[in-house]
Amino acid sequence: MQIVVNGKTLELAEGTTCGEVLKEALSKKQFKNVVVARCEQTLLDLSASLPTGCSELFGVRADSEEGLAVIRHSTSHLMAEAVKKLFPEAKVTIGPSIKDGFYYDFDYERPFTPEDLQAIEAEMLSSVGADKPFIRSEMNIKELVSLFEAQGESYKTEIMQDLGGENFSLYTHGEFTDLCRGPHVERTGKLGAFKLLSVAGAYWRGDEKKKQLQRIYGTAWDSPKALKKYLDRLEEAKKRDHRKLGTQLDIFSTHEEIGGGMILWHPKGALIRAILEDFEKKEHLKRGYDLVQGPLILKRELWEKSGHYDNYRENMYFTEIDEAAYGIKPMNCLSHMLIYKSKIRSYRDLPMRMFEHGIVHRHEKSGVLHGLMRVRSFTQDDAHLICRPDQLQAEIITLIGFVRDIMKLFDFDYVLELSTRPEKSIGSDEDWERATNSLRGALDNLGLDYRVNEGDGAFYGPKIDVHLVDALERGWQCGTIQCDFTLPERFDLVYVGEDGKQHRPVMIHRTILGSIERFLGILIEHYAGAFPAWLAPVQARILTVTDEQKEYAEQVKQRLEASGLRVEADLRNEKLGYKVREAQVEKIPYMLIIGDKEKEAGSVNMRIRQGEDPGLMTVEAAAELINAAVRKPFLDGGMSYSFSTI
RNA sequence: GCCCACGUAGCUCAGCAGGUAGAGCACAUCCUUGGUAAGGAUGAGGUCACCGGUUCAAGUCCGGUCGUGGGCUCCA
Repeated sequence: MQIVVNGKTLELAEGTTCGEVLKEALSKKQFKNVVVARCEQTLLDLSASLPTGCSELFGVRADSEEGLAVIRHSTSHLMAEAVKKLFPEAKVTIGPSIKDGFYYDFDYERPFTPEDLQAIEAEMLSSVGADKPFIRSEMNIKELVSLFEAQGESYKTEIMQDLGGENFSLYTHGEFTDLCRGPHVERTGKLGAFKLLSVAGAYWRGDEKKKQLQRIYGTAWDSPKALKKYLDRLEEAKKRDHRKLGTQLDIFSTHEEIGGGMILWHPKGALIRAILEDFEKKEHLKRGYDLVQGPLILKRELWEKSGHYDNYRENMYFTEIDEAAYGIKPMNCLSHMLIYKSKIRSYRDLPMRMFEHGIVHRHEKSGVLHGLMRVRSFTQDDAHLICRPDQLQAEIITLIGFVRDIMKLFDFDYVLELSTRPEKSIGSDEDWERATNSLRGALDNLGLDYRVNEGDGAFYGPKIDVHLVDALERGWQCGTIQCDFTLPERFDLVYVGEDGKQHRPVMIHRTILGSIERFLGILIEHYAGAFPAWLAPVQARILTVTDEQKEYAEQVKQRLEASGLRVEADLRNEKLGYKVREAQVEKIPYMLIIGDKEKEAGSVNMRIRQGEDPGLMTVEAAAELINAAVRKPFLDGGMSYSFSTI
């Protein structure tokens, strides 16, 4: 038989293994880097014989995404072997590869300790040293069930039953055998660049009603160098953790006596928020939105009518006023709908776009709270668009463009996800189809990449979510665009059509930043605390060399402020080096140094937070240079913005 | 909510076989007037998260509560 590898055509005997083929076709160096083979979309063990009908074979490199996944999966087997050896009563369940590593869930009587992890790691390394081969075999379900039951491995039976089918593959290395689809590296000696990271509880099958298992997380790479690089990256990410920088830069704090998930914004943090919110309000006004505002608490009957009382009660806080029950809002839509309903609306009034920085309270479970990223009281940049059905798609296209402009301003990487109808949902097929097509059509129309999450929509309609990535490469949902057929129905929203009859409008819930809290958390990490000039709470600080320049420094400060900048003057009796260091640690974008020289020349000496120092210049030149930096991101994004109110 | 770990001065952290607390930075006062990442001296700061228990004695052991962190489930 013939096969093409790397552009070379080889003539082969039947039963040749993939490894043998690749060894023949590739250079020694190339082959050393190969972990498994690939024929079309199928990954194959190197020890597997070449499948019939395979016309072209590829070697999968250890440092490729697919190769790393194989290494990680094999390392999880290695770990399971070590755990079974050290803790024979532990039952194995599943152990997949994940981003940057792998985990394996065990059913064991007690949690593993850090000392256990060390012992497991040592045992794994000894297995690597023994260089045991991974051997694939197949058995039918009956044999397998009795095999695993004899070992007390009850979870494997459940897995096979869920998967369905008659025959399953197994992988054995040394004493350890696991049900597994594969493929794996050839030998344990190919592994070794790994580290066990943490232990955590995890529910069997991700179901909180089922038993909690002990999960061990680890990371694994193709080389010690790559492992070190990853561990260094984790260190770096810790440095820009928004919780750490938030304290360091005096942006926000939390207090045990206030309660979990509640943020106190300090002067600098509150100023950043104000700048951000001001920008957003103006941007919305420019794009045809109306600003509206509603109260924080609304009567309980309203929440009953909307369905929130039935579907969202566990997440809500309630209170009582004059013996009437009130609910603290977890969402802003109700006020907006009542504004719509406050008078008769014509088709000419649509679309109506209502925007509010709405403060909402949600009773999130205590275990999920996380710095600014997950809190119980937060501000949404929330809008509700009410439009005619025929306007839906155009509105969505404009909306996605809006999202794109804003993300560009912050220079953010983001992922768009389209979520479709879930099993538990309401509304007609026709409504769902029209709305889903509008969302999909808008994405396609703009030529954007997106992922589809089948069945992950809200119960009232499909949605597009925007996910941002933080310093630790965790994804966070921020913006969301959700279609809703329920609320217009429940609240009987109507408009008078051209025909003089009443029609039902369509409603879109949407946010762009999502929550101001979360977005700022992500921004702090994104910029490592060094906010761009337009957002920096202090844009420039004047540093005097001695007391002699105090008066002149005050004059310079006034002139810069007159040009619209946020300026501080550090007139303290401290050495210049000390003042520079402080300003640098606070990540102030521009430092203006003033000594006798500058005072006499009527100039300033500019130092910038990173990069080359512009040096000596007139006060006016400094003001213009900083103002240009403030405007630049907007011009780059094709926007304009005036800071008149800040 | 569940599993595990943690909670000592504003911040970062020491402390121990159970015998009533320590450093650096920050802060205050004084000396110093010094050109681009920390000048010096002195001082003030803690009912060791909170509540209860064991003990002659608890920051140190045990239980509970609150909070924080890593995960699970959920989510902006």
